Amino acid sequence: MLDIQLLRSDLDAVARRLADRGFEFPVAEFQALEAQRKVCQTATQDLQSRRNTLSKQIGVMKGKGEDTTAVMAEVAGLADELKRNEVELDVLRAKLDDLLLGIPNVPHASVPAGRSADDNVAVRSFGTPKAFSFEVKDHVDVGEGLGMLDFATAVKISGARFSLMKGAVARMHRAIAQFMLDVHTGEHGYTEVYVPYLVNAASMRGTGQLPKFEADLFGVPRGDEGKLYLIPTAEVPVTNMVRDEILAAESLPLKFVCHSPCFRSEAGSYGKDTRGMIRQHQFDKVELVQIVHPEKSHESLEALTDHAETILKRLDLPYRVMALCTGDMGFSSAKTYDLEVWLPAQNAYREISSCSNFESFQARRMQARFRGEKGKPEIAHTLNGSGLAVGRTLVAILENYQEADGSVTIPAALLPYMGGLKKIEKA
RNA sequence: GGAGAGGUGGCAGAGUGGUCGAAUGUACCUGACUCGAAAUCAGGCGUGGGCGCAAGCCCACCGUGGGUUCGAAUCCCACCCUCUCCGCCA
Repeated sequence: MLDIQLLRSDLDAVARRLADRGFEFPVAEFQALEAQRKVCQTATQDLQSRRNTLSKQIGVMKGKGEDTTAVMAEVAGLADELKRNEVELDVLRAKLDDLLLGIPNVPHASVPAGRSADDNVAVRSFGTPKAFSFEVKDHVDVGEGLGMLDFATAVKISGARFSLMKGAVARMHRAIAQFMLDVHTGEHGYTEVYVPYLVNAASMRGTGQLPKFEADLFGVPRGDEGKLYLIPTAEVPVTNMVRDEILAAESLPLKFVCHSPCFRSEAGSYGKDTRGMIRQHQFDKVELVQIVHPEKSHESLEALTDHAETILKRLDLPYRVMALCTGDMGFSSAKTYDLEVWLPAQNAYREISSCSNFESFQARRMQARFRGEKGKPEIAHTLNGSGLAVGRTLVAILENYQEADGSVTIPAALLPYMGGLKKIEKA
């Protein structure tokens, strides 16, 4: 959510910057609502003030045993108008709120302008795609060839967009997550957290999934109230840890790492990546989350991105870093780097991590604050990034480490987690 | 799932219809005393919002949402949450 003070004082500039990301700010609608709100709120508060004064007066008079019928009649005369104003104000506030919650974040000045993914800018890259002396198979053929990836059975159990792993591949999937957690907790200073996978609507609103993207979520009904949602990323529960909190300035930055499954309903709707485990309704991810002082958030984004990159480097997987352009960034983000890993079977780089600085956008929605130098609560900044998507990391390893005989060499960094196994071969 | 108790400021804890946004204690901040500290004394100390150049004035908030009333922390209804006991369960 944007700062409404900023919208009041500098609407044109905000609208211009949002236009860069392809969002048309409903300027006239906002100004009309805001003008009505101002009149209505002032009138309502005046009436409330008058009622309060008279009611207090009644109390005092009754204490003295005086006759209060005249004053009571006067205040009773306010009731209708007051009620009407209060109702109208509620309606106006709800409309303004809806409008505000639907407005995306303003891109940071350093974000390249552009309309689509084609305009994203490659910032740097690591490693060079390996030359294979045989025809490379994609991860589906590799995994099924080993007898350790079984999509047919997953379809039987659940449907499309789910996967089933067995044996050494399932173990490597677990090893990948363990490895990532160990690096981030041991070397990058993150605190490991375990969180609920079902969250309430307030949490989804806090990080920006609701109200606009309900269709992308799996909802779990629970009687008439309190519907819960399966998390689409650990970002939601982890960031919401600080919702409605006022943190001590000294406690910042907070750095959390969380391994969790992620559930996305949108993943089935595109008709692309229908093969394999690139795009699934359920996948595992190790997520990095930081809550930081506003002045530090952009340097924190660089650090967080580097933390995610470290994993790819250790696994010796070629990748590149893309600065997303204004038109390709997510709703809540002020600046995003995507990490793209090399997939030889696709002969392309594919997203494996997305690292974003949300600045105050999420924190304002969820009232995540810290007590600043002046002693007043200030809105914190939030960031997160995949460090990394576990399923896609597995895909990248199966493809990049495949051998001519159909086996897969285990990356050196994962060997301590594989119980002595050095190579995955058909059972 | 059943029975009972309870949700008030950072914490503890009063308040059961009227100058209550809330006593008191404690923690914290400032000042005085002190060589310094402790103790003591004085003052300050919630959050969100509106109007205003400002000083400041005003509104809302006592788990959440409704209701009764001129007036609600206080009365009524629903819900949520916490604790204790029983059952069940990993």
